[in-house]
Amino acid sequence: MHRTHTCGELRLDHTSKTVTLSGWVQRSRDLGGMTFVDLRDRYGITQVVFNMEHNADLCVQARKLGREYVIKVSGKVHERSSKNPKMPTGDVEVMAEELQVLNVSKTPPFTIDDDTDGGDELRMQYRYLDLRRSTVQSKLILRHRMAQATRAYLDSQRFLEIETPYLIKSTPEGARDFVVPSRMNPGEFYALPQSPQTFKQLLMVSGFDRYFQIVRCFRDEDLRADRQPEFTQIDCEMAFVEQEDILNTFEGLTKHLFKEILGLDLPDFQRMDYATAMRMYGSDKPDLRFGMPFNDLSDLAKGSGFTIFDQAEKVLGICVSGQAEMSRKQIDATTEWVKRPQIGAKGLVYVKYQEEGILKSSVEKFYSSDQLEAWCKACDAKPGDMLFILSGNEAATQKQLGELRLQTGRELGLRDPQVFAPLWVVDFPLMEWSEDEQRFFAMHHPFTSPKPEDIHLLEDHTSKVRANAYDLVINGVEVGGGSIRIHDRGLQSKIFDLLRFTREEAQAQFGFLMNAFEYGAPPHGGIAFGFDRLASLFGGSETIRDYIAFPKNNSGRDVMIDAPAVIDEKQLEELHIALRNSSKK
RNA sequence: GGUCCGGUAGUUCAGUUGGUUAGAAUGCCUGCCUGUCACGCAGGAGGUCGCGAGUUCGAGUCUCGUCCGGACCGCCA
Repeated sequence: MHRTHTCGELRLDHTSKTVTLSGWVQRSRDLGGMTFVDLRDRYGITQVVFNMEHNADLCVQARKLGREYVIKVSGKVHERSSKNPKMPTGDVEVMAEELQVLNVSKTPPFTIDDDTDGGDELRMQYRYLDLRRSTVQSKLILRHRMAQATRAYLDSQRFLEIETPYLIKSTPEGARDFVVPSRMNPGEFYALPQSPQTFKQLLMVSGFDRYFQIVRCFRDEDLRADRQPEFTQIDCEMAFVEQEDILNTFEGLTKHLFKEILGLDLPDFQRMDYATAMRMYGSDKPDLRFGMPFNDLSDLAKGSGFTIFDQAEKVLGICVSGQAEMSRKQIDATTEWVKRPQIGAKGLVYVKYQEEGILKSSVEKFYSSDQLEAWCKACDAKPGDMLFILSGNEAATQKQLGELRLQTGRELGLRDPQVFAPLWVVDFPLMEWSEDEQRFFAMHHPFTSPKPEDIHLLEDHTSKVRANAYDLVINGVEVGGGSIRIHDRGLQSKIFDLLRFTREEAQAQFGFLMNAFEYGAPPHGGIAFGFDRLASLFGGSETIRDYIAFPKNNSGRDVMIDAPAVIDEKQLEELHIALRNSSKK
């Protein structure tokens, strides 16, 4: 008989039915006269009973079952005499009448359980066993549901899912490319796409009007907990739209996902321009689950003889609510934290606004009580609050204080993964100056449209030009970003000029796109969501690895299949490739 | 390219100031046990302390190098 039920579905209603279950032996408990086997499949766990009185041969067989054996059991569903309220199937059990061992198993190197005893390294090496755990399975199931909900929503909005090629051409802008040698074209290489950017724009030129794709992208850059060399985007593009249309459409998608997957009705998303985000939170992806905005104390703090502040470009403070009683030890620890090389602050100034209105500060030698009180007022501090103040170069201070704000928020439990604070960050700068290369770089990509009202600034105030570019930020995580594209060839040429692309370089790299734009390109724009990040955000995790079935480790390796690996001489020869001396073997 | 943390039994970890035969829990094996569900009880096996050098009478412990894993900065949307 084939499997009739899953291990997650039997209830009291099934009592006295004869059923067949298949699955893995989670655990067995041999009590001598009887043996209990917990049988597991992806749907749950059901207890199977073998009894010496009932069927001695079968019970003897059952005693030999090891963990992770694959078995098929038939028998009648019984109400349990002692129920287990901790499991969904805990009211019933299957009294075994037939047992078939479909496969044996070695003892696994770690316990297949919600709270496994395996470390990350071992789990990744035996990922197929790790993926048997329901906690990991549920993350991939969440991802599946999100993908289905995304397709359903975008289809309902007339978007078409169209595939674009993976073997494309390398471009020097942006991230490093993974490259693939071409056997048939000696000395030439494909590149794997960092995103289908140019192809989706060409689809707009072709008139598809609304495109999407849940698509793998590749970037040969160092990894993080939330960054993998291959990752998945929900990639979208629309024609005949302006920024407002895109924000509304994809705010709609995001709300739909929250509703469908988490059952949450989110209010309309906040919007904030890039300059405000940087000024108030020191980040282009502020976590708005909590406040603690920056306050500019430069004018109040400078000119009183405290050299560090006097010489600083900016003096910025945050008010930490109710933390005036922080101990010396805690303040010292916080100071050490901001002085770590990763943060890079030189020191930390604090002001305690104590309950009685008394002000205590690490710089009280230099400032009067009235001055310190003025700082508190500027920071909107109440008695019982604590000010943390950093100073120095504006950009560096913003970054450092931004990190301190996040860390403080984390320590105070203000970053609850069940709370969601979505935010559109808009009006990004079009270009950034690179000191190293002494030229401008596109902040988003070179096809991003400047804001029409800023176009007159392009020549002389290039860094002041704002772009029609936007990011969707949720809880300090950049989950998506996009822009309105340039569809005018003249403007595109001008941008390439500013990016120091020669006409020849532009033609060689993006000629196909430039040419296409000469045949009636509609106005268009789009967005791409980091699907792995979105899934991990929904799952309440800061790492995306468990939302990917087979992720790479910190060094970009797949430790299970041991990739990347050397290839043999014959393959190299076929590919017309000679290795340099420095490489392995 | 850089900073920090970790590597001891199959696994998760402890291991004091450098000092006798490196421990615990769990898993595994054997036996007993008829209502367990983290079953219980009794017994047993299981170690190149990541690797290499150095300091020392003596190194799991200290130093240097190296490999592996993780977090982060740079890098990257």
